[in-house]
Amino acid sequence: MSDVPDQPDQSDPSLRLLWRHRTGVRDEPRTRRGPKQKVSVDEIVDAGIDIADAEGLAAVTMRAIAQRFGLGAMTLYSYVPNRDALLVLMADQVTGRAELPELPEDPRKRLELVANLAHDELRAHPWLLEVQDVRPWLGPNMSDRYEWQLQAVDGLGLSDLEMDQTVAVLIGFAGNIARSELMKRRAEQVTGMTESEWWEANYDTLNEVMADSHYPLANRVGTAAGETYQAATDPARELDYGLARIIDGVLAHVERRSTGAADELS
Amino acid sequence: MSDVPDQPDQSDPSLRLLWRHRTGVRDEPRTRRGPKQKVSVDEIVDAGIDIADAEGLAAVTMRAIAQRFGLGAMTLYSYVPNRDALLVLMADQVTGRAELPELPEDPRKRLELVANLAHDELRAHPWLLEVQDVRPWLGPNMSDRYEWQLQAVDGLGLSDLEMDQTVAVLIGFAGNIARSELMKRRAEQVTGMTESEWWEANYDTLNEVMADSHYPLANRVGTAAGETYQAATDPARELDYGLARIIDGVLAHVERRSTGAADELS
DNA sequence: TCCAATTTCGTACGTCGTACGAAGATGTCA
DNA sequence: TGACATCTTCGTACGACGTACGAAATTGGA
Repeated sequence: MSDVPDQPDQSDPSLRLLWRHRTGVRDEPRTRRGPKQKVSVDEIVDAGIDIADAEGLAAVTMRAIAQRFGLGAMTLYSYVPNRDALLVLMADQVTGRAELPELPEDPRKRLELVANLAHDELRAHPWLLEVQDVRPWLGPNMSDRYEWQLQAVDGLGLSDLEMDQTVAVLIGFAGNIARSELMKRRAEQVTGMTESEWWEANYDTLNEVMADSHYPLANRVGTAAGETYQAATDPARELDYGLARIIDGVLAHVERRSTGAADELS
Repeated sequence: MSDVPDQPDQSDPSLRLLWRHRTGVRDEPRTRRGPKQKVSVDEIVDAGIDIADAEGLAAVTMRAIAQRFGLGAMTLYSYVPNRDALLVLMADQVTGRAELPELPEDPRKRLELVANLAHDELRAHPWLLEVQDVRPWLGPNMSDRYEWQLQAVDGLGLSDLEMDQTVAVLIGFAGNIARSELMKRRAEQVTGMTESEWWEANYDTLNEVMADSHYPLANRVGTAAGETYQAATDPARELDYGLARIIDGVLAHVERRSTGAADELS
């Protein structure tokens, strides 16, 4: 056969789907022959987002979405190559819903804004945490977001690489907080009790079971947590504390470099 | 009947299973009547860990584990209440395999050790990232781990709550790095190409599709990343950078509080 | 010896993503 | 206008999965 007549197109087919709204995507020849499509990709993606918001990502099944439009399940496959691609479309589409506010002057406020925006979004759409993606950043809305995030860390005195890594730390941290909130909510749903109710219900068992293990620090910390808020953890406070420390560290880093004479580059 | 006639035992049944090896769990009456069990809970859990390490968490099915012992799938349910409980047992068991080294004197080294241990573990057993759990910390080995982590942040001048939150930030960050490494590996497996091969294969498509979108910062940063290492991201460097900033922030916080006169408490 | 307690496990149900191919709808061209 | 190529729709089916159910087999204690 022929070695390489021309490349068999290794390119990812869902890229064009992601960018379908941006001009610059060459208009495909308008010769759609068969029946007109009854819905649009956007409607399908929005329906998926609706379901995910309301019932979680596991409820986003091809059958459930199709049913919303009175379609057969297999019909969706003429809009979207498969479920995973649909989830990526959902992630990018929901990312496009948040408007990206003007960035404040104060560096600390800029970084806080980046983290808080991500956190609020993940609180509103926790299923985003479960959409693990091959190349997550490559949709149009995610690209816009990333550019905006870079703007927030631009001009602080970070190197290009450090800018990216700083954004990653902030977003990752916001995601972790959102994840712990999600798990807490899910635990209450599954067990049918609040966190403190669960501790009460399992108090005796825990004591018995841990009888000859000793956790002095964990006990002290757990007691302090239980007294301060009514639960083992309080994600809202974790957000404030951790975010403050991370930003402290970043700002100290750039300041040290600017004042200090000849520091090594990382 | 039961000693306490009232309460229908709200306590979590898998707690006893988790702590089955610690004495203090009252030995159940040794009157096992039926046929002797052919394997042990530990063997089952270890088999699950083996499979998860080798083929990922999705490959840990009841049928697959049972097959390893020549058992029927349903047999496992006399050892373990359900799959989710098994995953928690796996997580705790694998956590017990790592020995917890002596903590160094230097505060920075202590915090680095905590994060690096978590990171190494998650690299070795990436499926731990997917075991999302109701009450994750309550197994014996996870409790030991948590106590050890608290020791690492004890005596730095943090409040009890801050100790817990600091550990959470460190562990969460290590998890995020491990997650990005995992996604990178998976992407290469799924697409069958390395990251740079993927960029090359999609270069034209990306250019076309992004034709009228402008990402000056993302382009600059992406170029810098591509030149420095051969990929869009380098998790190992992210670990060093982010960890340094977080620790900077934490140490600055305690130092500021000790030197500064009357600061407010968070 | 016989019964109660346990383990084993075959079968089956309802779920999922999706492969396959038929049937129908539509546009293009002779 | 008729014929055909192309596209959408979707019913059916396959092979996974977790696990409910209940029968069969095995053991120890009375």
